[in-house]
Amino acid sequence: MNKVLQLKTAEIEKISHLDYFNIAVSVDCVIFGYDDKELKVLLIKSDLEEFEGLYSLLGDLVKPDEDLDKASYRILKERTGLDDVYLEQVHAFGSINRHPSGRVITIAYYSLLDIKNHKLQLSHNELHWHSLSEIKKLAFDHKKILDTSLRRLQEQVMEQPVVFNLLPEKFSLRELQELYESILGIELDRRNFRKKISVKDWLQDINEMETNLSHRPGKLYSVKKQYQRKLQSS
Amino acid sequence: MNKVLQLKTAEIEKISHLDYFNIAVSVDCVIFGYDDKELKVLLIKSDLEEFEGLYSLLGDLVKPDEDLDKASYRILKERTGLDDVYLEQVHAFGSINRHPSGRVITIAYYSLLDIKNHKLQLSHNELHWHSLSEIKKLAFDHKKILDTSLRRLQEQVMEQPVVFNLLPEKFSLRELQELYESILGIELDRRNFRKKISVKDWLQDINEMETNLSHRPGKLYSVKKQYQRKLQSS
DNA sequence: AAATTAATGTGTCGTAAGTACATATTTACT
DNA sequence: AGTAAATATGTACTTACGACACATTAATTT
Repeated sequence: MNKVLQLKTAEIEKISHLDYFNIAVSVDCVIFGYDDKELKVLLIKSDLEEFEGLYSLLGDLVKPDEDLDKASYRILKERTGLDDVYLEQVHAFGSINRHPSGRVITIAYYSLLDIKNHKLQLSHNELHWHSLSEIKKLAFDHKKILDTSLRRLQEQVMEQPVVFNLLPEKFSLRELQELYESILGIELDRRNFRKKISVKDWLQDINEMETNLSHRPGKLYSVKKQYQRKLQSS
Repeated sequence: MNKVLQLKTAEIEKISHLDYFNIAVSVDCVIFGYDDKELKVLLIKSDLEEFEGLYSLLGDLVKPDEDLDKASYRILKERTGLDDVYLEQVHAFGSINRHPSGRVITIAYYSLLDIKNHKLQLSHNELHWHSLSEIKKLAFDHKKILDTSLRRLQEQVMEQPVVFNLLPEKFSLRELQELYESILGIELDRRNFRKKISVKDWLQDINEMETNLSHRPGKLYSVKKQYQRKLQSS
């Protein structure tokens, strides 16, 4: 049954337009952002008739001469202009009828970025940030992809220093805690949270304070250099 | 950039044999087995010239009308005759040059099965079980796939009741511990291991003892029904 | 039948991590 | 000067983890 895989390039050419190559491969990016104390995701309005009025994740077909991981970076770059962004593969989705126009298998990646910091030109793009809590239905199987990606993010958040990609360079412990709370969907005890973060030793005290607050300002921190922009290995 | 994805079926037909469909999709199964106190993996001799003398994982191209998950079951079925087997998706591998004959993106699954129990007809198939410790090099990027899958298995083993698929229906705690030790590659303390397993509450005491031993026999257990053959959700 | 062999089965103590919880302190604002 | 609203911090309790030793059981040998 491994036959086809074992053909030489010349032979591959002959069959390449037959059955086995009637599958397209796409990459879909679940781009998480954080703003206004809410976790958001970047969506685009679907212009397929089948999904009229629905939003979808940012995706595109993988080009024949393009690594999977490169494809996800390209999509992010094309959509947001950013190329220094955390990206991680989540899962491959390959149900037969997941795409109405034909057989398309998609590899989902998730990505984290600081909405405030990276001012994207979203307006003329039909691209918008949507609060996770408000998303009920998406085009294709994108709701399932989103759910799977969020679950993955939740699993990683206490183990790996990834969430800092969602925050500005300098942040207070309160901001960090609020971020954790919106990702996990639960409230956390302030003292215990600080203890837990402090043993991880991810943060650098930069000797600065919050400003422009109408109450006591907190200290500002940033991630230690070694944990910045941790990209995937794949 | 989403253009192609948004075409209707008729239009897809027109371009389907052009650029975007020159990617094939395969599934590779990392089939773990356990025998003789060693973790093994089922491999087949590669018959590509490029990989002469090397072994590879069991894989095949995904058919256009076949779900990804179904494809992995089919491969397992075709190769081993088994269809009631634990399978879980691990990762998609998609470097440009990972396959010498053309562009093939592969989705890796891992699978667990009890070697002794399922007597496969391996001989006339060029299929063989290989001890993990002896595998240095495999065809394609299959060593990387194997390593990634093993790491995933190691991560899951203490969290999820999966390893029982590697054991016969009835097993002793010693056997279970030896299995954990070969998966994790470390020695475990007997008393602490038993405590840990006992709080998980995965096991059913079946009131039987080991037999045919030249020393004190241990109690036999089996997995509770609710944890048997936990298949993936996708 | 007694002794030997080779394993099973079990509990405690010390340490580390997790959880619940309250008070003094700092800044801006009035 | 007083008030408001947040920050910063420590302790006592409980739960999980790791190291570690001895009595028991069944089969085999003498």
